[in-house]
Amino acid sequence: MENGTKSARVTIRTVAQDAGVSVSAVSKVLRDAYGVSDDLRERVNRSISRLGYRPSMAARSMRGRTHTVGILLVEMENPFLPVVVSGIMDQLAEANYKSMLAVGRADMMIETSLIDSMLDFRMDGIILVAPRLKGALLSKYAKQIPTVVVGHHEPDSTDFDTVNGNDVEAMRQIVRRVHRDGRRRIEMVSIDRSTNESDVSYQREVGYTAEMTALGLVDHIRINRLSEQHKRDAVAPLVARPDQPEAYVCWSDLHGIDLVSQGRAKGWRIPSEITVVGFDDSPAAALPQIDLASYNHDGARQGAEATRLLLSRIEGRSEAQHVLVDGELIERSSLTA
Amino acid sequence: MENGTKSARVTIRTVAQDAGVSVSAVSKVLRDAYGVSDDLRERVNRSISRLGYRPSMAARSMRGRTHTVGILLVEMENPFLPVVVSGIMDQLAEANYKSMLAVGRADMMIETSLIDSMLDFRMDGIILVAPRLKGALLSKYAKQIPTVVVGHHEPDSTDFDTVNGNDVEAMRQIVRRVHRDGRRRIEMVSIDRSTNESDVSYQREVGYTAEMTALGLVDHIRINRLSEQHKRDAVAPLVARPDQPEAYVCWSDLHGIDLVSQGRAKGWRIPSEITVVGFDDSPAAALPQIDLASYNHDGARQGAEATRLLLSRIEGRSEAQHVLVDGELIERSSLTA
DNA sequence: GTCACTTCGTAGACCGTTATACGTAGAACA
DNA sequence: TGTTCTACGTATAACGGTCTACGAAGTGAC
Repeated sequence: MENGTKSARVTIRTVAQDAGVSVSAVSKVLRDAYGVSDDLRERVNRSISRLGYRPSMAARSMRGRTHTVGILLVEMENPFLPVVVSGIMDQLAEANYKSMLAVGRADMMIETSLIDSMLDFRMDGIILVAPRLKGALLSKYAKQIPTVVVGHHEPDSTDFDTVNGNDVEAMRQIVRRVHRDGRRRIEMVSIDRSTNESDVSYQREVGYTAEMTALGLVDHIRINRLSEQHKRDAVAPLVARPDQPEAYVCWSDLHGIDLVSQGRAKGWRIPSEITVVGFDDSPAAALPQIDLASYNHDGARQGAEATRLLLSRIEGRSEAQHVLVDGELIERSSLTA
Repeated sequence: MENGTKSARVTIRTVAQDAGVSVSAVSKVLRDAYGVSDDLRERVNRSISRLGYRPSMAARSMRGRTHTVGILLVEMENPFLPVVVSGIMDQLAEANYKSMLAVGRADMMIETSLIDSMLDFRMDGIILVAPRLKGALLSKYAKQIPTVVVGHHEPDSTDFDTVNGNDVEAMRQIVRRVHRDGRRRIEMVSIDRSTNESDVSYQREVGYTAEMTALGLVDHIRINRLSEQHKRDAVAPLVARPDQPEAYVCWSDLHGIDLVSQGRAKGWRIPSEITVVGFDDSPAAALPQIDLASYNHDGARQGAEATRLLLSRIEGRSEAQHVLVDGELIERSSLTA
């Protein structure tokens, strides 16, 4: 506006001119590369702050690093995810990295296109949280960009790292705890998608079955797989059943909360006749009227671990690592009188 | 690795060579610019899909558009936000645009750095959802990049567009509805941050005060501004009060839910003695045990409107527009017996 | 058959960085 | 004094696209 020269944008050239040095000199200072005198460095830095210069990511990413990592979330509704994200962001901030988020809306096509998009933007690495994509496809991407996957079990993958809660052990612990109160007819509430081995719900089913078996309750094993659609009504068939078990252990608070909520409304005596345990310890589970016991998986910790792994991978590590994070069962009145 | 030629990456040049045309021709096809024959277009497209070519955003963003817009969310915990985001994403998908999300964690420094980051990545435009930043700073950014702000009232801004619920009118409607049941001692629950005129909570306070005044209830006006920190306990002082009003109208479900929840636990007779109304119609409000009447602000619609505005701004519009989206009061048992 | 006007395709500058290769001056060494 | 190092800066070719000119070919009017 005020000057008749070329453009308004402050580029590396503007800085060079202002400091009376070459463009390469400025670039060297920016990257603190070899061969810069203290005098020159200071002169350039002064110009940079005077002009308020910021290097363009676009130009930069055509050659070097963006210092930004992409985070792909399966969806936004699950309250577990914000916790993971803040764990990631805290850790990234420490390493002076930025993040760029994308939401896959539980759709494989969308996920694919978003990962492509992150490749296009030359992210330095990506963290995929509970992706719907299968292992083969994930491997394909992982070969192109440092990748860490959270909430998705793939312990044999050699191309990317994984971070998960210890789902099998957690569910065994829950079943054991419920059984300690003398309950035997313990049923699980899962989801129809859980035929997929990588899914956390599948792993939780494994834990349930294993512990029921260990306790000699094989005959009572029953897994109710609810539809993922129309979430609020999904538990209706369970609530309507004439015969009820002594306990429901749920793969997620998403169903657990609806179950205690609608169950109580229908007159269930919780916990004296039926106990219910959820998974994820979401905020709504803690409401006095809900008060659903739930397994806290330490999402923040999972996010932090994932970030740690990703950064080390960006620095060159290539052997895959698979981390399981422990959590704890939060007891509430849906379980304890 | 396996070929001795230059690089592995498929670039626009590879495509051009494969299709036997010039680089510019390919570029034209990509941008579907003027002056391309059907024959040429098809030839190029065939090469593109055969080679699996994807244009590099980095290179692209140095001159043209990225076809990506940045979305800045104030935080991730508020359940109103996912709704807005999906409204935005639906609309963007239609226009063949992508989005990149960032979470400001309710911190002005972080917001600033994230917006800078979006500028660095050459987003075509940005949508700021309930930003903490003040008008002057927003204007500064809006001069550099097409900007639409959601959930932040700044009706006089000439630099950016705004989309909001009709907060004043909504709250007047709520107060009117509560008063229709004969209640006079109607108090508002707001937040300590609401001294800021742009904040939705401030606008809701304005609506409350206006309607109370119009109804001749000036003497009963009382606004309880709770701390934003320690959310769950924030309502404790209200719950503990010996004297209770006949109704609480809340700036948000965040406090409304805790209020009915803890109030009921303490023995409040809702709605016979006290009625409570929330704002945002979040999922937890619909739980049977909560059943909090709440104002649904149509977040998806707000997101869609914001996107519409942003796209038209990207296309060159420069006069600011300020949209108010209407909603409706969802009656539930915290209000209606 | 000439002229003006479209339509199609191409050359090549340009965007803002990084990184390699090179030039130069002064110091150290013989 | 000449030679070899070393330290510091600079010139310049990438990077992978976009976009403005511009030239060539085709079309229709007179």
